[in-house]
Amino acid sequence: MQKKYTEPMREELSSMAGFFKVLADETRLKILFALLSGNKCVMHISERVQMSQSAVSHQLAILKRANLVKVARVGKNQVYSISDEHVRLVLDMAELHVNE
Amino acid sequence: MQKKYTEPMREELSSMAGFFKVLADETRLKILFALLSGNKCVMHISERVQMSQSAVSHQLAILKRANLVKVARVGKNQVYSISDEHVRLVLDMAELHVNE
DNA sequence: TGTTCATATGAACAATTATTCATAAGTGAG
DNA sequence: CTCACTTATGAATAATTGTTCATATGAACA
Repeated sequence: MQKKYTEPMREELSSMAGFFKVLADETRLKILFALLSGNKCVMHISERVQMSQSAVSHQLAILKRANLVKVARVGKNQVYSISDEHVRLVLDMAELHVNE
Repeated sequence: MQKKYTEPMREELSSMAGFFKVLADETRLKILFALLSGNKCVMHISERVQMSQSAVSHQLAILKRANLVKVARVGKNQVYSISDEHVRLVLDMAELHVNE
């Protein structure tokens, strides 16, 4: 039972490339892994990944636009979290791949 | 039974980002989908994805370095093919993701 | 060997993008 | 309202990268 591979439409290809682009950055991966071990505010993430608050905020905006993370305000803080289980799957798979 | 998420080492993170970087380009995705429907030589791929021979060759080199495709000479032609089933899985997953 | 076909490669250019710096915006406490 | 704290944002810069053009490499065959 062989799956038939129909070519994705141009727009779908563009979305797929965009999806991978978001994951193709070390800082964003670090942020995602940090969030996999629990929800965190920006400052907390910033310390964890050892990057400036501004850099982290910029990257969080990108992750949010891509629906990989979501955010909720708690008091003064914006608490970020992984948006769904899908993200875990993709990262697991990539981790497997790079370890042969 | 919750999986524990240990943070990947710096080198592993770099590999993961690299892996996603390779997939983060429309031309390379087109090439991969073209190859999913059968092995092809460079010229053939070039027609299929509507890009110059040179551009395709450059991108094939990148895909090969990343072990996403492999190549075998057949007469005058270099015939490229998807290197393993893993690639299909990743593309399937990304396609699912972008279609919500 | 010389010619042709198929592919690879190097340099150059344009476009994209991650980080930094400075500063704005929003919230809660007093 | 004002201050302190947290986060977001815009501009600028540096670095990365995809394509094109020109050319090199390499195989097959007369």
